[in-house]
Amino acid sequence: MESITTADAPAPTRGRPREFCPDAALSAALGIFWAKGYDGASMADLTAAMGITKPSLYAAFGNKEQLFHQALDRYEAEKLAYTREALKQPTARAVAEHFMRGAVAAQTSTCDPKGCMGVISATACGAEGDSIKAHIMQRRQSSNAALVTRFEQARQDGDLPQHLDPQGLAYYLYAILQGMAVLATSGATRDDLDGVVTIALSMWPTS
Amino acid sequence: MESITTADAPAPTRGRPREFCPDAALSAALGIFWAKGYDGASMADLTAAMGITKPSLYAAFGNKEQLFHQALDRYEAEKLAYTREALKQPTARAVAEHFMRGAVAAQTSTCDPKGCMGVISATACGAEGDSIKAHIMQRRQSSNAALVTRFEQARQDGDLPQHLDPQGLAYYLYAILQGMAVLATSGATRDDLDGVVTIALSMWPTS
DNA sequence: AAAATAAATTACCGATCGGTACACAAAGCC
DNA sequence: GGCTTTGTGTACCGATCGGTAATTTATTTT
Repeated sequence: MESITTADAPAPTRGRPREFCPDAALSAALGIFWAKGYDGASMADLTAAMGITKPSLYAAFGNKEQLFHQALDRYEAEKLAYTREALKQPTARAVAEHFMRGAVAAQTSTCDPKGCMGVISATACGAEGDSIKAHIMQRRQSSNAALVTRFEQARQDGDLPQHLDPQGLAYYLYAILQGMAVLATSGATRDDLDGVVTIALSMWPTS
Repeated sequence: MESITTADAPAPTRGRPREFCPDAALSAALGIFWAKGYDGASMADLTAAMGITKPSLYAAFGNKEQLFHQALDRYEAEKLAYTREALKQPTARAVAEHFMRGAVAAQTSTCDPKGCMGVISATACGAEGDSIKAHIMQRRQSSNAALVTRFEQARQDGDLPQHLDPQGLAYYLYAILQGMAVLATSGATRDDLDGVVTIALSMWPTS
């Protein structure tokens, strides 16, 4: 089984060289999947945005589903970088604020599709979507686990009330993040979401 | 232009009578759209669940898009009845609690698809989805406006802090509701969402 | 120069999509 | 009994879906 990922290929400079940049093509595919979801993105949409033909796409990325997973990996690596930064913040409140501010910025950026690709893809995948849902749920769970761990530490630090359930708080924060993503997808402005963040922070529990 | 809705037809008892119950068929269609979204629901899925053939469907409901709008109307009338009840609660806190408890019950019911049909449909509609998005956004805005009005009255009642922005609070509550819907769609249990509600209520502002 | 390798292009595959033409069946009106 | 009206079933429409076979083009290796 050949590996197909974009970041291998030591330098097999034999045969005709490809005429497109796989990195740029993958970014273009990410934009389509992000905007339209897995099912909503047709091969015609993808090839048009990537500037390549179908056989080139299949040779470089496997098939539509594998291309999607690679695009999702890139999305998480690039567009969700703020979540890893957020976990390093000194207080639970700062963690939550970094999460929410980062989410608002990512979801309402003027040079990217609105909303969260994970939310769009998890809610909008049909028959073969099991593999995609599994991917997103796994990603969500690992991210959630990290957040729970961070809140548990915060409680030990006296940074959160003892009676507060870290798991519940993590779910609560996640609900706000995903909810803002839904609102962003259906037309909410950046100011609207900033208002949500302000309110949520004003209610954030004090130690 | 003939009206096609299910609730007209005074009694045109001429011609062959139809052999299916439009109400039951519409409920079956609602179940499919709710579970799979607009694009994800194929005509084959719909006719199989409704127990009728395509020509019968087109004669009774117009086309796929019109069928969807009728299903969405029924969804709002039946499954979102708790929202109208919630607005009548005596305090802002009770309003929010009723909203959230009702949403959790509706989104994790064992005899209905998981999640919120509005969220699933708004995030998962492709090309012709503009009409659908418009329908959902309009519904959301009117519902949001009612909630803002209710919170403004609550603030006048001394039921909410004066400094709190009713519009922001409404968006905040909406974000939690839609976020829980996303979580429910991708596997969260009823207990998980109850935890979110508990936390959110524990933070709810006191006058 | 010839062979080998790999990408690009074109044209096509079967399956499924939403939607419909057409013939037939069941009822009321005359 | 027709005749009209309306719903049902079958079989089909063009378009699009994801995916591929076959050929040509470009480059490295011998």
